[in-house]
Amino acid sequence: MRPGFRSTPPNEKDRQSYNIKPVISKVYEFTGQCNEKGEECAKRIKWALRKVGIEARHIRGFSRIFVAEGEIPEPYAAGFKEIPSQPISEALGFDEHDITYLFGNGRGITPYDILRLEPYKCHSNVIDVVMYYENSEYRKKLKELLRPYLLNKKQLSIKYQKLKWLDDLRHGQGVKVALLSENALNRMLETIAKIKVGSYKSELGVSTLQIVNGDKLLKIGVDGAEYFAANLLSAIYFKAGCVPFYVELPMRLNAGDNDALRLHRALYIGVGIGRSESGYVKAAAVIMTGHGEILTYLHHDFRSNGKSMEFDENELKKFIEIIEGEVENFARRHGEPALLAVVRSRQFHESEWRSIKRPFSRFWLSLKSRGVPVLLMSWYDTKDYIGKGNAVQIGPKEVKGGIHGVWLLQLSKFKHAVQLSYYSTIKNPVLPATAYIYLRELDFTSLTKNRTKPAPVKYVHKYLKWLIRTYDRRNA
DNA sequence: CCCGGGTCTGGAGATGCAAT
DNA sequence: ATTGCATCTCCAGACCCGGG
Repeated sequence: MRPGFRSTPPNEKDRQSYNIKPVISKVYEFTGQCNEKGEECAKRIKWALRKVGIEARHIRGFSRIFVAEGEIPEPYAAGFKEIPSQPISEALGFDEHDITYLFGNGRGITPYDILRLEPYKCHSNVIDVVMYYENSEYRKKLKELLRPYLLNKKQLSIKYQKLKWLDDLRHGQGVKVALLSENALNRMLETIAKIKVGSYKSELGVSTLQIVNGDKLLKIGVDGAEYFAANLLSAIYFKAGCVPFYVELPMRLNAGDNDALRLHRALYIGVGIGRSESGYVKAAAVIMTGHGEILTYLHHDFRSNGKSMEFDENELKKFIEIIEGEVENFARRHGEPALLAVVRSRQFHESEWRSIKRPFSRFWLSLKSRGVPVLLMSWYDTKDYIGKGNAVQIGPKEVKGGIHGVWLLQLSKFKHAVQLSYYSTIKNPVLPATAYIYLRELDFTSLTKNRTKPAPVKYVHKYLKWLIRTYDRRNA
């Protein structure tokens, strides 16, 4: 079977060239009897379905819920009840297109409006940017690309400087942009990575170094110029400590005692882990405010015992204590956050999931006693097509201290649905899905609409990648 | 019951293209 | 490393199943 697909014809490519509609995946609840329980039951049903030619997967934690490719035909349908998909606007009470972006001098309908508007908020009036170029071709091209958009960017003070030594990138104030050749990036990646990681140590909580692949830059055509410029400008503002734009949820969510109001005043912790050749496992976390400002990056080494990713309980406890300390610190200075959301990707494997969940749960409990609501959320890119702009809600079910549920969510630009799994002490199942949509928007380094990674996790993954590259060339 | 081969799965890396 | 995703290839493990 071709990788990436659960069934053969028509595959995605054929569908596109012949304009065939993709098979709609549907969600079903098994209503019949099952002798086994939990996962075992799910496995058995999946098997039975496969025997009659129906490919289905079950939702972890909900062993009676199945996502089938296409419809379950009679007579098998009798044992199942369909969980219908609905338009996101109905399921969540707002539409993704109703989100607007506040800039310093006006409101935009897309983050790309950073090209014509000023950033929402900056710490200083002048933003010093030095563009270090390895060869003058890069300088010429970059100037050409940015020229049309710099006229109204009064805060930006841009200087160009020939890069003599890599060490030039270690010093100085403001944001540094390094235009480097593919060759230099390959040959000196370890050194560059060390400089890059060092640049994270500023009080701003972000890297102040933006690396640009000069050879790729030269290949950008007229069509790509705008996109490149917008992404780069937004990243430069972000790295200068600005908030490029304020993500505004639709009015009706921002009114009254709607839980969505909490999203702007929440504290977000993105967690991720990275592996290296030398046997280390690094866990990292980034703490982000509800406006998208980064407070801290932190990381911790774990020893892994060979193949498996089992964590040492004590090490893990220490890591979580560090995070806890940072949250306390924030609370002392700014008051308790309106919500604490821990977001992770599915990079975690089953065993990690189990060992990480336990210590974290102690952390949640302590927050609970202080009255800070907690949301734990992970997402996962599926291959299910439930229709663009649609959502399916699975659960939630009551668990100790809150609710646990799953969403399948396919935003208008997504090729496939994303699966959100959450635990929340706020018993409002709409909040996690809203939080996910909100967190996607807070990524100031990627303005494209089809991204699925929420901001804090994206930052963590990039940080980890650089960190690992500082001592492990082979992970380049 | 164990063992081996076939099959499936997921991850990583390379490449190409499209993005409001 | 502007980004991200789709696609493809390769590869290592996991899983399945039948034969001894």
